[in-house]
Amino acid sequence: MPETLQERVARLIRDSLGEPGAALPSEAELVERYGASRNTVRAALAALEAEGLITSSQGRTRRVRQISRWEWKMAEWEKAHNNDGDAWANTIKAQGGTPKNDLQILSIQAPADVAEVLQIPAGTAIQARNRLRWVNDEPHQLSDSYFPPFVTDGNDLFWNPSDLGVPGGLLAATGHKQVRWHDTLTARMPSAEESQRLMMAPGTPLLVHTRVGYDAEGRPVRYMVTRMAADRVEVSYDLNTDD
Amino acid sequence: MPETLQERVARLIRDSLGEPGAALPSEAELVERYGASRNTVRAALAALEAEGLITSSQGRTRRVRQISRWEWKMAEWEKAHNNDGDAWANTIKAQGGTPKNDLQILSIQAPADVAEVLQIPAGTAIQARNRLRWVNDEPHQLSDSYFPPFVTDGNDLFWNPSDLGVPGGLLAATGHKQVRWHDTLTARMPSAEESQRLMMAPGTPLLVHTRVGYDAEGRPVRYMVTRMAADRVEVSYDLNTDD
DNA sequence: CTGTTTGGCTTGTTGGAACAAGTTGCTTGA
DNA sequence: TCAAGCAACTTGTTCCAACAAGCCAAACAG
Repeated sequence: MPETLQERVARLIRDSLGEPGAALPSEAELVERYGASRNTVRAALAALEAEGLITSSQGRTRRVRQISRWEWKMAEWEKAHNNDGDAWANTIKAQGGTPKNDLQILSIQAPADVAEVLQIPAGTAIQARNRLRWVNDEPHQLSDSYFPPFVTDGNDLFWNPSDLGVPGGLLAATGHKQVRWHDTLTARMPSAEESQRLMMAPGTPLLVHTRVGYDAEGRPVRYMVTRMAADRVEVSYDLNTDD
Repeated sequence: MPETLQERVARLIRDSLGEPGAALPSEAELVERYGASRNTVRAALAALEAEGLITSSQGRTRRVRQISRWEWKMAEWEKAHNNDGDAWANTIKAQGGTPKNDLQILSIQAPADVAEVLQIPAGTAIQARNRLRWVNDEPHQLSDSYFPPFVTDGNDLFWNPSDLGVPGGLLAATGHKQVRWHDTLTARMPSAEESQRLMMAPGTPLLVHTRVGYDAEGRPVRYMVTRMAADRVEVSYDLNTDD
């Protein structure tokens, strides 16, 4: 299985990449240097872009991509409910960033996957809290929370659009304190819509975090799905044998 | 900012995708259907492949991609050291899979990133245990562990290539029991080498998990880096307020 | 009936050409 | 001096053409 020309060119360019931020030679120069057609050179460059190694945009020379991530501490996140506001915002501030928050409260019919997690019939009217979080005016993550009816019914607090921080605080305040969580983490490529909403560069995967919170009776009281641009965030957990 | 032809074709094809496993029309048919050139149609199909939505290989018709993931329970993983063997293998078996394990024990000079985590000078001779894990004869993850010298020196157990399960058991057996862990999770696109070793389909990100284990004195005793094909695995954590 | 061959399908690779459109810096005119 | 505008660069889009190579099933030979 011999190496194709575009693979060869991609490998040679990859090995010649400089420091993050450095400019690449122009397509014309690469065509001359490697004796391949522009199509072939562009296929090689597209491969490097899909690997997340370089950036490109019309009219500007390609550059070696630079990434730096913000840490999101997942184990601690909801442990302290009653302190000031949003623990995520505090984490970002502690790292020197400027957090921002867009919150939208909706009433929706539960989709099949949400209904299954919350153990309710599909189509039940539930509350969704859709959050878009920013860091330094850069969109960072889409975080959607869903609550079963028995939690939100008759609780005006839940329909108050004022930002009370993470849902954990809300749940504790309304008598449905979470005592157990189940988190999952996966990654996939973003859809066109996700890519646009999060202003993601090509070759950037989406890191998907889900959290199901349970109350003392073992009932699911919240389902949260968070989609993040993987080049801008690092999720972390601190574990102990005896905590 | 008008939609380009290849974006339009990509959108139309995306919206017409059927069930997972279903065949797509051939390139020639798409050329005729959308009135675009073969290059344009191929650009649209390449975009869908990069999104992880379809599969393709030479000579075979393209199909809607199908994915199913194995769960990896991270919080429980090392809690029970002294039971039978590898907790990862047990997790996979419990889900109906057939696990397999390739272990390679090396002595290496600590790279800068590893040295920093283990709090030793870069270049120090340390032990690396490189593991390749399989599920149903499909490569699943590359898991590399690094140990500082004070843990491995004079412990023949560590140089015995017999598979003693997760390193947690080894550490406990040699008097360096871990009591605290710090985990991080990120995602990125795989390098060509990683893509080949894990036999990853195009458009599949890499899920990268790191774990640093600390002993009772607070010293790092292990650094583990695990790279997984994100379409074949889901990492999970179970958390409690009072455990 | 069985095993091989082959032809026609599929996608993959590489070349070429022309024009569109964004960026940048230099030149020129007010 | 300063701003507008132009020229020369960059990458983006779209076509066409030819051949390579993998896959599969039907036809064929033994």
